[in-house]
Amino acid sequence: MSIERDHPKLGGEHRLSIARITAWLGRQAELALAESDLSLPQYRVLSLLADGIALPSSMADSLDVRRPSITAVVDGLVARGFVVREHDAEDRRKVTHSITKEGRRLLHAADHAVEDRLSAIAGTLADEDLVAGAIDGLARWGPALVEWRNLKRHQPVTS
Amino acid sequence: MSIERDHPKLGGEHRLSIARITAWLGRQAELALAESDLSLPQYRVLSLLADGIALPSSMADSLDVRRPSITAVVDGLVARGFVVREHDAEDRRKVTHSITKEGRRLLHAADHAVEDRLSAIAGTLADEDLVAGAIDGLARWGPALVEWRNLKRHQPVTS
DNA sequence: TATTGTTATACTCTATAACTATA
DNA sequence: TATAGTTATAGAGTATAACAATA
Repeated sequence: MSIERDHPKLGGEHRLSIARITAWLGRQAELALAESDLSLPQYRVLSLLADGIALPSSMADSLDVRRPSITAVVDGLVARGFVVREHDAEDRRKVTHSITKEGRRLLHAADHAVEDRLSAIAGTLADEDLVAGAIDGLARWGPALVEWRNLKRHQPVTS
Repeated sequence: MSIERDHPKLGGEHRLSIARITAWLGRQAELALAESDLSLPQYRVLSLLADGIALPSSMADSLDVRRPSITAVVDGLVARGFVVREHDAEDRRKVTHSITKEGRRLLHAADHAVEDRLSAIAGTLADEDLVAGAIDGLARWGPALVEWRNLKRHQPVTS
């Protein structure tokens, strides 16, 4: 076959688990985002805001982090002008966030950067069918993500 | 259909990009690892060591981080007895690492924790075919990951 | 001189605990 | 009292720059 003398366990017989694949893909996304000077948590937050999830507590639920983490991440985005933070008129304890035009532009750039890197990675596969299969295979997790969040909504995290 | 009045953009018409799916899955892996008191970077390092990649510079290349990050992560693993750090006898500038029995046990526990959480997430899909398709679809990235690292080996990062 | 790895330093993200403001 | 969010604080991971040891 091809050259595979210098990568003993990774090439060939050894099959990578989806756990390790997931861990590694996460880092690759992080690297792609660095091109936009965006961290993975910041990207996640911008994504939520673009989907209309604007309250700190909802965001914390969706991202599975505690509320102070949301405050910290949003602080950075507000400072850079990508997000606006306002008090809710009805219930002044609540805070709502909006993504600015610049934020939306950055988010789109970030989306593309990540997609491009993932495509480049998948593009190393032998043929087009494998590439398409990988991209599609990952996309299949979308509905599961949505459903998982729905389930969690009925048993939210405390604190 | 089903209830989807309270998740405006996420459910139904809106299709999640693989970029956002990847970002979210990474966080889910991180959460699963927390059960083993392991961070995502620590998990990545232990995985490499189990695959026989033991030099800081090789590890940094494989994980796409700078070398000081490897030092920091390994420090924690050494302190907890999961990794042993030694000087190379041939070239004393080099350092080599070995995963201990406890480290290997922890890694396996971590592997299972992540797999279990991913399976639970995929398990929210409508039928068994969709679940299997998601798991398999993610697994398809394994060979791409291996190939990507091979390519990078010939154009490694500086510093 | 070049290479390997570490140290020093700063920034971000995370969590827990305690706090403020509002209900 | 209870809830929403923030502040305070500490620990981990990351990067860059500077350093030590070895080649």
